[in-house]
Amino acid sequence: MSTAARTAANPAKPAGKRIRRTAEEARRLILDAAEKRLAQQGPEGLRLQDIARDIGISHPAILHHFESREGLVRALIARANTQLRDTMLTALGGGHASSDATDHIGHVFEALSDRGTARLLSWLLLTGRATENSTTHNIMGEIVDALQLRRAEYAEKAGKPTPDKEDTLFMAMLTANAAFGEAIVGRQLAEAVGLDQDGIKRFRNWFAKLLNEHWDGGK
Amino acid sequence: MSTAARTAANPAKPAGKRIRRTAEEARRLILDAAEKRLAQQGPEGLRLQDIARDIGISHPAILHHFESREGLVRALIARANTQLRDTMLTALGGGHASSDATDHIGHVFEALSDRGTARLLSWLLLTGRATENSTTHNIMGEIVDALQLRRAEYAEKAGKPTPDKEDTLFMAMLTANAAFGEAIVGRQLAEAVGLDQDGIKRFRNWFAKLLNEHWDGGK
DNA sequence: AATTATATTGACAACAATGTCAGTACCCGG
DNA sequence: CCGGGTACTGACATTGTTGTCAATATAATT
Repeated sequence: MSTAARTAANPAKPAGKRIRRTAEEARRLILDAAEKRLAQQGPEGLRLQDIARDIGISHPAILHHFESREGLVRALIARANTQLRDTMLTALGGGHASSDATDHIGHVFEALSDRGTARLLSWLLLTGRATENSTTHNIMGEIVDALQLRRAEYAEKAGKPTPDKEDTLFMAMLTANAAFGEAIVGRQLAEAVGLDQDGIKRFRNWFAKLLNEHWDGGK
Repeated sequence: MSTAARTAANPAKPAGKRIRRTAEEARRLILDAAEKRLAQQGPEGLRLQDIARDIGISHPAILHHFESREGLVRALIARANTQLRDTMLTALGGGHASSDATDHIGHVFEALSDRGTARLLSWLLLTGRATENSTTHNIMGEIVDALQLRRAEYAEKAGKPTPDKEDTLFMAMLTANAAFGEAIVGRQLAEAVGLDQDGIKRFRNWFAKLLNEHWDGGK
């Protein structure tokens, strides 16, 4: 059977049942699996065969839906981006006009931690795949605008002068940086200094409070 | 010449000069090249052949010095760790007993940005290669201790009560998180909101000031 | 029921990357 | 000048991964 001359003409397998999904459903399944692998195993765990095995399909099926591995990666990025954007904006815009930053901070951190979004995006940035993708522009811009709006409102009510916009921007940047950092090195750091789950919560609250004080008391 | 039967008995190349380094020198060269590639191209740019080509040697030479690719990676990690540790500690311990956090913050950010150390370590964490390596424990612990010491001193001079140690810890964690975050997403974020190099500097100063105020005014 | 469209598959091709090995050139100490 | 140790190399082996292709099964439509 070494050099058997059956290029492509053998019934061989009468074969059995085959699950057939809608294209959309299949894409979702694949993306979910890829996301999970990425979050758990890191960038090098993103192999078509593995993903395929995880959900019980063959790897060419993935190629069929995403053209190439690169296509899959791009789709992954796109989804993560829009998901993140939605989460953030609803978190910020969501009904409650509380001036308390605590909730916001919590939301931001969780949105990034959730499903390893931050890890995914970090990896994207580390591999330099970010230039093409201009969505970031909008996200960050929108968020800062929303924040500044709230802050201005709040300041007016309290009879204070509208705070500098750059100050608001810096608060947002710090939060973003910290959240990203935490998503990556957080666990390690916490473990290194002997912080448990509850300690991490305390840290987040501490940070929120720090921002809160600055929010009100801003020079 | 398709199936030429010359398994390993052909003079073929009289060959020319060959550079011969000391083992130590060679290792350093290789590590530098690897580091550079990692910082520029990200994790996927770490291919033996590429590194070898960069410094004009053959890839088995790398294998010769590091056993395997994994060996190279481990050496890379180890070096980055000790370098980081040294930089941080000298930065903190360095003569000037200034209570001004600005310098410290600057040092931390720069130590992590420098040569892509943060990117390297991030990648290490993303690929989950961190468990084995317990150096982090010491680094973070030492730093927090040093900080707390300074803070206690400073508080005593000012006649204030010694601040809570967890508070100091949280300041350190925030700084570390922010620095890591900035190293990864910083450039992108800054670009997204239209901050130039000078803006980034302003941001760091702003952050340092925030910490400074907290340092003195601690609840 | 027949037809069409396409999601899915197994086998294979092509390529890239690490790792192995025998041999070669350079340095150093006699 | 000679001999031993070892940094280094070219060619090859091996393995793993993406991508291609023809064939097949399944759902929807007519």
